Amino acid sequence: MMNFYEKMGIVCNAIPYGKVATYGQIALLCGKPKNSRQVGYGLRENLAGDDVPAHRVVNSKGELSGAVHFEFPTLQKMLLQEEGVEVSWNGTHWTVDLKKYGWKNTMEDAYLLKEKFEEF
DNA sequence: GCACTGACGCGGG
DNA sequence: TCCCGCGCCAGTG
Repeated sequence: MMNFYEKMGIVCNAIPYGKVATYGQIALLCGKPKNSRQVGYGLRENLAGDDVPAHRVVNSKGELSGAVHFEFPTLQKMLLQEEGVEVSWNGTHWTVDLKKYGWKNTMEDAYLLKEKFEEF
């Protein structure tokens, strides 16, 4: 049986290039809707692997709340812009437009994730 | 076991 | 719509 953080790694790697997902969304896909905080913890401690695209994870408002945990504060912003995602300053946080860049889960995504989870 | 913490989310005012 | 308070729960000491 896979633990929460292993699933988290798979879910994060499923976020499409140029899109972003929220902590809650990831927690939901891992089967633990209320563990959004653990998603942040997992990414911070690299519990989901060193190669996960952590920069594509933002909070429910589209803010780059994890930016301070990167090598330098604007790294997350830069990585997103590299992928064509618009990042703007709202007065307190760097933010992305979830309407435009939010990951809309498709049935194919859900099916793929389900298969991945069951490989263990 | 207890208290506290926090890359979060939500509902009420 | 913005803000604030509270709920959440794995980790940590």
